Amino acid sequence: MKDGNATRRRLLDAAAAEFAAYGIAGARVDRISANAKANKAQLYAYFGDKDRLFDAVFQEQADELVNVVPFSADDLPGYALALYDACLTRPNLVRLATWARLERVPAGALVTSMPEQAERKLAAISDMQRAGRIDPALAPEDVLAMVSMFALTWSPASLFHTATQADPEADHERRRQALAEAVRRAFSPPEGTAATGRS
Amino acid sequence: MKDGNATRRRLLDAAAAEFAAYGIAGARVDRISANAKANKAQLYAYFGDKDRLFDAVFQEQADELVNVVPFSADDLPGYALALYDACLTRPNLVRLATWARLERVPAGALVTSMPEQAERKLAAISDMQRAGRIDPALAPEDVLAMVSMFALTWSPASLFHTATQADPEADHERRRQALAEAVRRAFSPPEGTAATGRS
DNA sequence: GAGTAGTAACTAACTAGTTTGTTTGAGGAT
DNA sequence: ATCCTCAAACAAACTAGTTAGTTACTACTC
Repeated sequence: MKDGNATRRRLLDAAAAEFAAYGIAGARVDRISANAKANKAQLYAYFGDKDRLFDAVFQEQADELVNVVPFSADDLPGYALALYDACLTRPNLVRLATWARLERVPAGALVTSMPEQAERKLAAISDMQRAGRIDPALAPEDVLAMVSMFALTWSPASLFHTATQADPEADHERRRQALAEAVRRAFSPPEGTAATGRS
Repeated sequence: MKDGNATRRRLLDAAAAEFAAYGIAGARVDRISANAKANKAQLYAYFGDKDRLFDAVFQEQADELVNVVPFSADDLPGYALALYDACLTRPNLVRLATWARLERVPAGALVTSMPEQAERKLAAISDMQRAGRIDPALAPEDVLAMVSMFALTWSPASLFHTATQADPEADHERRRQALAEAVRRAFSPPEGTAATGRS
């Protein structure tokens, strides 16, 4: 039997690249099918229409986005650094998410399809707060959002400066150091606060 | 004489709203001229084409974006708070900048049209570093980018959670407090570092 | 009456989505 | 091996609606 999944796969990959580059409104169905070396009719058979194709792409990539960098509440600076590097190697992931934000989800939480992962991360932050490693005055959800956003300071979604792999390594090093240090300080418990161990 | 400038003004305003909502590719010239209660031919007479219209809008709004919140290097938390509030009252400013990033400037600095303002801010940060109020280990440009990005954690460009004015005031208060505290800690000089006054 | 503002119809190209007819290759039966 | 079937794949033409950009014409103001 011909491998229908392979065609589907090529279409999804081509669509991911196209949507990342041009967004939903800017993406061209003909370009997608051409780049996938597949037929437009096939695209429509598999995915219904352009919007549902974007949904399929985004759902898959959201998985990717949430999981490329393993979350470690006990090492927020390390997490931020890993995110910085991920933005360099996988810029399209960030671009795709940004298009989704602008064109689909103007307010509220962007990804709601993986509540268990989110819960896990928040719980991990809570744990670290109880262990005296993260400032307990901050809401776990805010910590997560702020750390992540911090790491995106030089991402393709940045409104200031987007870093690329072509940048001098010295720039990357400077940013990584600044990022790690700032994250470490921002979320540590205030000086003089003793860890309570367990209550 | 009929007031051509008024028409130009209405076109710019309608275009700003349209581009903020739909981006460049998604914006519709007909909608813009209709909402401006002006004619499409006028739009083309004034601005040439869709892309140059976007340029005109963005240049004007970039001014706005850079100046809505006065920068205060001696009160970075206050600056961040003001940015948070500005995102709530002027979400379109952020959306417009994000579209520009995605559709126009995929890498590097997003706004380069106001070098003197940028210089001023960086110099102010430098001053505060010399005065021992901001960690001198950080590059001024990184401080500026990180603080600003921090404040955009809940903006319309956030990949996590976009806040709106409709959110409960308690949420806003919680975020403002977290933001101010985190910014204060992140950029303060390390404990035990004495201000050198002037060298 | 001259120049500017405004209008509406128009064009030429593009785009999402569909249809038609054809080809390819795997697997089962003989 | 050979034939048959069937679903996946393909190319290309087609539809119907949309869109950026243009033009020819009218109305207003000085």
